[in-house]
Amino acid sequence: MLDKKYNHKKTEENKYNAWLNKDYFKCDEKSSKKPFCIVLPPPNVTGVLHLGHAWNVTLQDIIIRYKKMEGYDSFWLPGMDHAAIATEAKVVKRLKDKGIDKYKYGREKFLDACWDWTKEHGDIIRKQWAKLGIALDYSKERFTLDEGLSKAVKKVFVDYYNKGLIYRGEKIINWDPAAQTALSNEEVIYKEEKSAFYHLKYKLEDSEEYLDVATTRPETLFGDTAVAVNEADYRYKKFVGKNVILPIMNKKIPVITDEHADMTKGTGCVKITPAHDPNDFEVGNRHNLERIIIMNDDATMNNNVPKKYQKMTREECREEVLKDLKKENLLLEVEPLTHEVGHSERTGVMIEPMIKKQWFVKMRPLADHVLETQKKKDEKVNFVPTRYEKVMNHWMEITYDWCISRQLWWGHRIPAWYKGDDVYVGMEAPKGDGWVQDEDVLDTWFSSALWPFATLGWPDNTDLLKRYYPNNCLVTGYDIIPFWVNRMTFQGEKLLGKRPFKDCLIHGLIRDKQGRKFSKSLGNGIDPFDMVKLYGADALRYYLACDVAPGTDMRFDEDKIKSTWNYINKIWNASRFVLSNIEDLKETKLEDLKPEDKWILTKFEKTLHTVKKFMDKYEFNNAGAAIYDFSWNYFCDYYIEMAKYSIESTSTKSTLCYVLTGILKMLQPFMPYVTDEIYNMLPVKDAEDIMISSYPKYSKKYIFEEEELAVDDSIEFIKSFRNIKAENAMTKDLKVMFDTEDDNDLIVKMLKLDKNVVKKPLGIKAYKVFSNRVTATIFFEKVETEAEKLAKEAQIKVLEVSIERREKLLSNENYVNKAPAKIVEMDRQKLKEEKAKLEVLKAK
RNA sequence: GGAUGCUUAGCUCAGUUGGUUAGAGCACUUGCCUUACAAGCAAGGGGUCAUAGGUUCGAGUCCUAUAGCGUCCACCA
Repeated sequence: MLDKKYNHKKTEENKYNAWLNKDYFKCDEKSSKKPFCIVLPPPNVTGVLHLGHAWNVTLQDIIIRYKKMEGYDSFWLPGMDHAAIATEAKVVKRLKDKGIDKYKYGREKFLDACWDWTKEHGDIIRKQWAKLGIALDYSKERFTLDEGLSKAVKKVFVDYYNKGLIYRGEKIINWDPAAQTALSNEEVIYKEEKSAFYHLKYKLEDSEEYLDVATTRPETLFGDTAVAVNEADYRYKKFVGKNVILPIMNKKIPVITDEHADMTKGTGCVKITPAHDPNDFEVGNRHNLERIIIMNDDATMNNNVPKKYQKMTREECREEVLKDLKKENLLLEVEPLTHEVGHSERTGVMIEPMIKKQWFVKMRPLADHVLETQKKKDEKVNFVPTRYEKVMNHWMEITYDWCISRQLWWGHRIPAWYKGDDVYVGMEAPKGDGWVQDEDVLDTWFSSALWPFATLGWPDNTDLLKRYYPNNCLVTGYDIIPFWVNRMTFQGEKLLGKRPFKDCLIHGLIRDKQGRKFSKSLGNGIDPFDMVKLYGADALRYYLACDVAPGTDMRFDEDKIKSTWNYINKIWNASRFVLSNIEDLKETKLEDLKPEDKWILTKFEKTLHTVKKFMDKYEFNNAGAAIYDFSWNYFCDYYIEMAKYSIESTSTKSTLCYVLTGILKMLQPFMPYVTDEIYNMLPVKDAEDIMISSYPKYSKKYIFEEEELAVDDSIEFIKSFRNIKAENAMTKDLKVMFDTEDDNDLIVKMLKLDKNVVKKPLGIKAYKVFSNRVTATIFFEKVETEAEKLAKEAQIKVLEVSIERREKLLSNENYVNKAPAKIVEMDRQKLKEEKAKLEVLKAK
């Protein structure tokens, strides 16, 4: 006998290992089943899994488990990401806490420390996956820095280099002075900052006149090599071609015209610092201006600035420069300003645009290819919801060359060797002496962009690759579409000629109940594994999968997990009832089924149909709601109650077992633990365990329209009856008279009526109860109160309004002619019913 | 500046191609220890679907405008 109360700890204990031991999660590469493959977005080995991960993997697990039951060879490939910069930052900090400096430690030992870190966190993450019960094929687990991925990365780099799709160039890039590495545009996040527009006085050479140059970064003036105005700007026409004196430096720089200078912005004159501003860099290129780098790699001022400013930080230098300008009366105005300033996604420090020699991927041809493919119905990546397609397309339209080199140690080392001015790019080091390998590694996203195929063996044409590429589905949050989805797409399409995955299911972010992002500083973080402890993985999973529609953000609400636990407890207890009554289950013929059996079977089939439709569209919220509604409101609240009156009947037992099995199977992808537990107690099973059993198949054989209507009607009657009883606070000694020809067994039983006492007793008042098919009169000894009278009048009023509305509608020729016949007929029917009800109400 | 999404019950959210009187969970009210479940059962209350127009026989759903909130991208001397 099952416990009276569901115990998630007991149920979830030991199951995962049992599944693993039975190899349930392994793909079946040799089978004739249709493959269905998902590669897991590899979590960073930087830390532990959070709620967002739990949500992400739950969605995937539901798909994998559903497809497996549907007869597919489900394959879910796990793995982790070395997360170059993020992990390196963690390891640097760990060493620093031990008093060890990365550079003194040396590359080799540092990498060992990174591998130690990876192993540690990898183990934690695997334990967390296990707690969530997800069906990962660990025999195929990969790492973005393993041997196979390294080979793939090198191959791409070498091939692209040879095709001119990868090049090395000196460009202005986003420099992270804390991590001391270059970053891609995607790794820069803009934050609003309170700052000021400083108006500086750039005096004209040999003149009392001056230009008012507005800047937000006065400390970069040491790198100025020109002042630009717009060609059309009449205000400054006379200054063009002349020189101004750069403050503090007392150096002559030219006044030039350039399209970059916007007459409507600031004063219309802009100082040009080619080495420290992306726009100025372009201006510098157009005018052949000198590039003066004024900062060291840690963003302190270097030897190109006057001695007193050297070694100051950018911030200190700004203060000092302003002070000095003020002294010399060169600071005209300080205009407060709030603007967006770029910061490093990882270290949080302000980005310094710097000129550096870096490696780039030439994006235009790759992106154009994707834009072409996205126009083809059978070749495109299908986003769910479809609106996210625009996010990718837009990125493909505007993206520019991807800076892929990082001045880090943890990552794929760039396969380029230098000897003097010679460059060699290849899979292996070149022969001969004197070649030195590039010190840098690649952006972590360079390797993860190859994830959907490199994990399957690419560049080798393996059986695994042939069978599982393109992947069927990818599940990820909208926040990493630019970083990852887009890059997998252009790489997959370029390197393999096919989209990396057919569908791309996008989910949102999880926020706290107030709608704020989870963050350390707010201290509003939720550990998903605390939720697992409290309510079980099944409850957490169902909640995460069913709370919101695809693609939207979720506000975390523990109460909802609690209520999911209640639902599981409900299923548990319903199962308890069923299991304790079906020990002597016998086969039942279709013709032996009672109306209520046919009714619940019909409801079940219709639910199944709906659920499958939603599952196929990845609308788990709708699928979950449909199962919930059916299992609780139809199966538990009505069928089980009805079954109690015929529990010895063979058809009741069979139906109970059949429907419960169906519910468990529909729930299995959401709640693998509890469904497994109950399934294994069933007297009849079609498989050893529920996760390898087959999904119920929709069958018209079990659709009984007439019985469905009849029992629905009886339920309506029962509800009205109970309503009147409750409203009138009626208790026992209630006498009921049916005005109907046929005795309705179900109603008599469910309402616990005495069929034999139908004679009118001493009652003073009579109430009519009705459904469409049954009318009865309740007699009871109680005077109608004023409130009750009003309630009845209100009810009559509602009916009258509705009847009037419908009559008007039906007399509208436009409506009758244009609306579908089915709808019109429904209105006619409804009108008839309402009129009958009104008559009954008025008569009593 | 460009794009995109949201606004539905006290709270968190559903609402398919327009089609019965707009739903769920939680919360609330009333009555129940009915032998699966009191973390439950039964019966209720609660919404002019952000605002203003428009299309239509019919609009939460389609169109236009407005307001508020959010996100992404770009730019920001």
